[in-house]
Formats: sequence, structure tokens, C-alpha cells
Amino acid sequence: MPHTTVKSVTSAKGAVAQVGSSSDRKFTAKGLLARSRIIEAASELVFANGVARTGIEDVQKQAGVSASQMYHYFTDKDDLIRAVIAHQTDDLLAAQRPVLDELDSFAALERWRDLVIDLQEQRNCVGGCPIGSIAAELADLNPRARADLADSFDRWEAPIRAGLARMRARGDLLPDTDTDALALALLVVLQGGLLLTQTRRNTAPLRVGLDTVLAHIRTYAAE
Amino acid sequence: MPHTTVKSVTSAKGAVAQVGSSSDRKFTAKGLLARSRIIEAASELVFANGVARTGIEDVQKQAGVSASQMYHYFTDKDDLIRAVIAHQTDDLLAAQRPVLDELDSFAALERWRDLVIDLQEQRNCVGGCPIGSIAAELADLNPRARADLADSFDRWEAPIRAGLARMRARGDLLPDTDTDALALALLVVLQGGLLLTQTRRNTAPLRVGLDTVLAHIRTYAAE
DNA sequence: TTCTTTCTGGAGTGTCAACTCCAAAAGTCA
DNA sequence: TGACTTTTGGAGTTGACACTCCAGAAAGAA
Repeated sequence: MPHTTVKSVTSAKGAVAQVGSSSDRKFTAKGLLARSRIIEAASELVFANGVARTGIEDVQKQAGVSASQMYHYFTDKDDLIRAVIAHQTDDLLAAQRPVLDELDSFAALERWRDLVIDLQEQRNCVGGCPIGSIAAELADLNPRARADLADSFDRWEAPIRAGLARMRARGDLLPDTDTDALALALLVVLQGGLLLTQTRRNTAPLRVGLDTVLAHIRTYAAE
Repeated sequence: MPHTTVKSVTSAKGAVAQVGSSSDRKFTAKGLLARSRIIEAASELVFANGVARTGIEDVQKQAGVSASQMYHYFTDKDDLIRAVIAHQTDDLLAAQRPVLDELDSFAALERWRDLVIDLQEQRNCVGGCPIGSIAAELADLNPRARADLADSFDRWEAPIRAGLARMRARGDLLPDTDTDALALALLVVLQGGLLLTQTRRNTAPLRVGLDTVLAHIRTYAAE
């Protein structure tokens, strides 16, 4: 995967078709199962060791799959990693639901804060953000991956934005509150908090970061 | 460097001696020069490509040095990377001085904010935090590196803490302000902001993050 | 100068990792 | 059943990469 060469062609309609992407192929039910076992195994290994240190052979072993299967379901390592990014994003959002979709009260924001901190404590502060870590590794190296990661962050940010916007619409927050900025600040503090928490093996950074932004949001409370 | 095996022995006095560390050797002036050229080259390459994707041979070429020199000045790649972490930390703090040491007024905090954002704009949002990126890659994989990285963050946090503490002592901030928490929040928002800025190729996350915490600090302003 | 230590060149080694290939097993569908 | 497509096994290839080794050049100490 070094010197990632990614081919893409622009179709007649102007849409960009991704040559070499495996996601549009037709697979049988059995095939899809093998494919998802591979993605699952790769996700775990990438989370633990990073992209560069995750070998295709390691993934094969963990998924119980042969080399030819790897390249039957994915064109190359890049393609697999993109699938991992998508999978980890789904997983991440699922782990924070349903609270993530109901971030429209101060109580809900606190529940979310507690949830995130608990998750890190459960794993003893080992492992940062599954997509943040990949972002730090690939953002400058792989344009396609960077775009995917940006999309992931967007997907994460959207429900936070929506929740805060609802609070403002409902009158919980002052009418001129810049809820989009607050939502972005929450995502920022989450990423930074996770990285420092991972490095210091201590949830204080995550806690302090989130609490700081939450306190700031409260200064916009109406009445 | 996969499966980093780091030997350390406990001496009679109970102090931990680092077997294999190169920093305590005696080198001539010429030797030190070659050594620092290696560190400089390695730092650039690691910043651009990450640790795993930086080959010893690449560093050799960039530094204009032979393989035997690499292993004359560093016991192994781990040892080199530790030197890179130290070097990048020095560089980073130097780039933010003298403003970093004078963060004891709202005006100074704003100057620091502008400085950090300008730095990212100058490099078109390419490259995140030189030590944050290494932290994301190595924190869970290499205990020695993790300790070094934690120290780096401490060195970074210290002047911020000191500046805010001076503001409180001087009466710019209310007496019961938790300045340590605010300093940590600034570091958190900086790391998260850099990562998102790198991924989105847009300084908004860094700007919004810093502004949010700065606004929150202002709510502690005295009188 | 002579002795010792440091510094440097460059070929070599063993390992691992990404990717390929051919052919066979298993499933699909007429 | 028979023609087809999909799925799988596993050996092989190619290159990269961390690290070693030996010997010679340069520098420092006496």
C-alpha cells in the first residue's frame, strides 16, 4: 500500500466511479459472510496495531480465510482499509445510540459524556478513537481514505448538530446560539480527549475537555 | 520494530537504566553533527509519513549517511524514534515561544491562538501535530514511546498552566478558577482541532475549538 | 609518531509482507 | 443433469526493510 495509487474515472454523467472498489460486486450470501468476517478481523487488528502494522496474513489467520479470498473480496489493502473505516464508523455510531440521536437536552448531553468516558474506562484507556487513529495515520497519505474519514466525522457530527439545533429551536438555548460551532467543539474535544487519554492512560483529559465544552454550552441556556 | 522488545534493567540503586539508549554515549563534535543530521531527517520523514512508513534507508538517503552510521548512533529504530520525539517536542515548543511562556493575559492567549492557526494555514492543513500523530501510532504499541510522549505533552501543558495560574494570582481570573483544568482543556482542544483540521483540510475545527475554550476562560474573568 | 578510539562505506542476511496464479470445490440456475 | 459462476486452497513471487559485519579512514591522546 505504500504510494497508494488509486484509479478513478469520471463517467459520462460526471459522477465519479471508483475503479477497484469491491463494494459494488455481486456476492452470494456465503461470500458476503466471508467478506464481513474479513472486515471484522481487519477492524480489530487495525484498532489494536494501526494500518501499517496490520498484515494481510494476520487478517487471514484471524478471519480463517485464505489469501485468494482476501483478493477475491477486496482489490487490495487500500480497499480493505476503506471497508474497515466504514465498518468502524457504523460500529462507533451504533455504540453511542440511541443517546447520540437524542442529544437535545442538558441531561442527554451528560448521559453521552458519561457513556463516552465509561467506554474508555472499560478498556483501561487503551485504544483511542478507532477512526481518529486511522485519520492520524492516513489523512496525509491516502486521499481516498482522507475523504472517507472526513465523511465519518461528518456522520458523527450530524446528530450532535441536530440535537443542539433542536435545543435552540425549542428554546432551551438562546436564539442566537451558534449550535453548529458548539457541536464541532464537542467533536474536537472528543478527539483530543481520546488521544490524550490514550497517551496518559487516564480519562482526565477526556473528562475535562467534555466538561469544559458542556459548561460553555450551559452559558447559552435560555431564561 | 514490530513487536518492540525493549530491554531495561534495574540497577542496584533501584533506578532504571535504559539498556540500548544512545543518548548517554560519548561522541566527538563531528559525530554529534552526523547524529543530529539523522534526527533531523528522520523527524521530517516521520512527520510526513508516520513511523511505520519511514524506512531506515530513507532516513539514510535524506541525511546523507551510511547504514553503519545509523547503527553507530542509534541502537535500533526504536531508539531513533525516541530521539525524534524529543527533537519534535523541542522544535514545537521553540516555534511557539516566546508567546507560550507568556500566556498570562487574554491578549496573549489570543496571540497564541492566532499563531497556532497560522502555522496550520501555512502548511495548508497538511500534517497534524508532530507528536500527536506519533502518539496515535505508538501509544498502545510501545510503552517507552508512550512515556516519552506523555512527557512531551506535560512539557507542553506546563507553560499553559503556569500562565493561567499567573492570571489567577494577579486577579485577572476569579480566585476559585480551576486553571489546571482550563490548561488541559486548551491542550485537548488543540490536539483534537489539529486532527480534524488535518482530516478536513480546513482550519475551522482548530479555530472553533480554541475559541470555544477561550470564551469559556473569559467567563472566569474577574469583576 | 604511535596507539587507541571513533567514524564511515557498503555489501550482505534473514524475514516478512503484499500480491499473483492455477486449479479445484461448491454453489447457482436452465 | 449439465453449464456456469462464485468461492476457496495454497504455493510462489517480488520487493522492501531492519539489522549485521568487516574493514578501512579519520580523529584524538600520548
